[in-house]
Amino acid sequence: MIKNKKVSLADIAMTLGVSKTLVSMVLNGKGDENGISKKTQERVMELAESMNYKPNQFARGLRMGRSNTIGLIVSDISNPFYSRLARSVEDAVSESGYNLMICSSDESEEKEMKLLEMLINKQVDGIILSSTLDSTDHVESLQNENFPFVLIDRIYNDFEANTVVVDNRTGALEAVEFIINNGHKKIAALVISPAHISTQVDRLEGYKDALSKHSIPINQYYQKVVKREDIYNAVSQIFIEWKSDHMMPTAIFVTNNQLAIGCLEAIRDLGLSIPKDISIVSFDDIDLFKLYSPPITSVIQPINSIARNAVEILLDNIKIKDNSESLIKTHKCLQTNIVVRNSVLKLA
Amino acid sequence: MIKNKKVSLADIAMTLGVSKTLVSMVLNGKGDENGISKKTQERVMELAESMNYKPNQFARGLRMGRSNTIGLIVSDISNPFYSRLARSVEDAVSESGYNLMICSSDESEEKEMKLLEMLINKQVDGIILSSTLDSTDHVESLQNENFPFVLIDRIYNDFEANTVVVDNRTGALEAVEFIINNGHKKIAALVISPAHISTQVDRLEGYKDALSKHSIPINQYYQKVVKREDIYNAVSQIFIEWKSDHMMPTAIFVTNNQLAIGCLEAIRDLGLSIPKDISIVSFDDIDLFKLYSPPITSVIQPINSIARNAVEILLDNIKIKDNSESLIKTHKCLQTNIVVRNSVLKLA
DNA sequence: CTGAAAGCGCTTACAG
DNA sequence: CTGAAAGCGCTTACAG
Repeated sequence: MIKNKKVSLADIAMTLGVSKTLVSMVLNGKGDENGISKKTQERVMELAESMNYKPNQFARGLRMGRSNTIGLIVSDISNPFYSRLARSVEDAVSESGYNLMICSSDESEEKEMKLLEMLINKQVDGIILSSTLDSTDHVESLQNENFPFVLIDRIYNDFEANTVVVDNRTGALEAVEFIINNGHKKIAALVISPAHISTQVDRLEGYKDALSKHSIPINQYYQKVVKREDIYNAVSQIFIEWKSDHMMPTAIFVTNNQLAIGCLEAIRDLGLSIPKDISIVSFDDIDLFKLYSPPITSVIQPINSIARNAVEILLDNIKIKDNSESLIKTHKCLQTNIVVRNSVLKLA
Repeated sequence: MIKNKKVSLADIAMTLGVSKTLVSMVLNGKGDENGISKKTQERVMELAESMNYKPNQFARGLRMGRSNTIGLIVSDISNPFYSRLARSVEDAVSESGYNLMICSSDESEEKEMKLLEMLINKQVDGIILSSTLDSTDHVESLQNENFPFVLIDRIYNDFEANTVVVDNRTGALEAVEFIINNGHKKIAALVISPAHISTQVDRLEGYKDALSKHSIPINQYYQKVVKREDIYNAVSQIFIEWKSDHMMPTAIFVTNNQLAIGCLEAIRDLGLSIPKDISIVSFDDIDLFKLYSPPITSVIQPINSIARNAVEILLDNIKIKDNSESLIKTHKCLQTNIVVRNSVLKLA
């Protein structure tokens, strides 16, 4: 079934006594428009099939300047959010006959730049990017080159591009409002570094929105950035600080699943009980939250929808570029949902 | 930084007034061996740099018949075991200047065959495969074509190929022995479908080994295959059956992390308590186990080492093939470790 | 209805 | 020390 015999267009043309041109046309479905007789078309198709002909992708790519491959860059494919996202992207692109190249940037600006170069060098037809960069130089280059790409998950306020995101601010607002509606006033927010990333910024804004809306004073002391390299220890320190200051919040909002995991560990190890001693709600839903004791209330992102939208927009852009029309920009903002479980205490 | 200007060898040769041959040689580090003067070499290098020359991969691939890309097929990249494996593979191949194409087969034989064809068609230089297939036809084809590949995680007893696996049988034996040493006699084993997969077979063997070793009768009734499509319900049914038969085991051994998740849910929803009502140990360690109440004892696989070994063997094979020597076969079997937590009750 | 030819951008004998 | 030329396998004007 898997043959490697390298049969080429020329082989087919030769055996059939026709030209490569004809074979190429037929195999690319351009038989009719070029008026190749049905009979000839059939003969070509059949032989190609029986010889198990597979066009050489390099030759094709070289000639046509396209690879039928798209690139996806995320910070870490082993983060469950991104692995599920990648899976959805994989499914979506493959339905359209594209292949996918998945890369992890590790939140390293240098690595992301390298990856971007590599993908362009590999001549991918487009890129889906969840960027770790603060500056927009790299995406501006892409834009200038008229290279099709869409930004997902993380975007730039001051830069116009194709984007598919979730309404992080509203999602966060709803989450914190849920906490407030349970009677809490001392609510802390933990974000993960690098703090410039739009998801973190927006979720923190949403947190502040909620407090403002309910006339709760916003306190810097309750907003902490946690270094992603050492979440557990950083979070533990924060709790210890709060405790020794006698300023322990009654609830915390965490903006990312890894952060949540670190918090759950730290809270447990400090002998604190959820939600009795401290309430918690997290952004991103993972298996763990459903099964934790108590189950953790969280904000769930429509991962599949993010992926599908991004792919759709990207493929549209690729098509547009092929017709050498100029690229348009599409923005898609999806809503999150809050899954209420048992990690928030109802205060009197 | 990212230029798309498509500068070619010819451009460099032209501006420098030398031949493409020379430029190509220099850029491929063959300047010295072809006796190109240091001076010329420098001029070429500098210009290439300043023009930001990037060789066209299609042209290169077409000419040389290699892509510098390797393929990885796993059942599902969103399964944490595989996403971590993929991440390690990505790191390992990129250190050697290779790119990676990750694909999910979804345990579908048809899909896996398509993926394999696709990767070969894309002319990847080698494949790392965790196969879902029962038959070995597909890997035999690869072998016959002298196509470099290595089987990981899942292998075939009756088929000789490069393999990197974990000692599933011993890992399972140790896990079950741990249960036995805590005084249990009624121990069940749950495996996931498709049950023909070597990991499942071997882990079940290990389970039986442990029972035999301790002279505990092996009972078919305590060995169940769970359909992966509907784990939660299937597991619930099994527990209900055991209960109504008054045959509830005191401990279960589950052979996969997804299965474990389903079990934890089912056990919780049936109002059973771990480890008081039932003890459990799982194969594969995931974040959840560490944080669950109680923390779940599990068998941990050396994921990074699996990845690194597989990549090393694969790249060796690719090199060997390039020198048109015949491929050798390497087998690597890594040991697992058991992480003891609190999910097994000490019986009197 | 069909074919000869050019050309995509490389690398590699071969020749001097 | 260096270059002209062939060829990898395709697609696409162009010609008839």
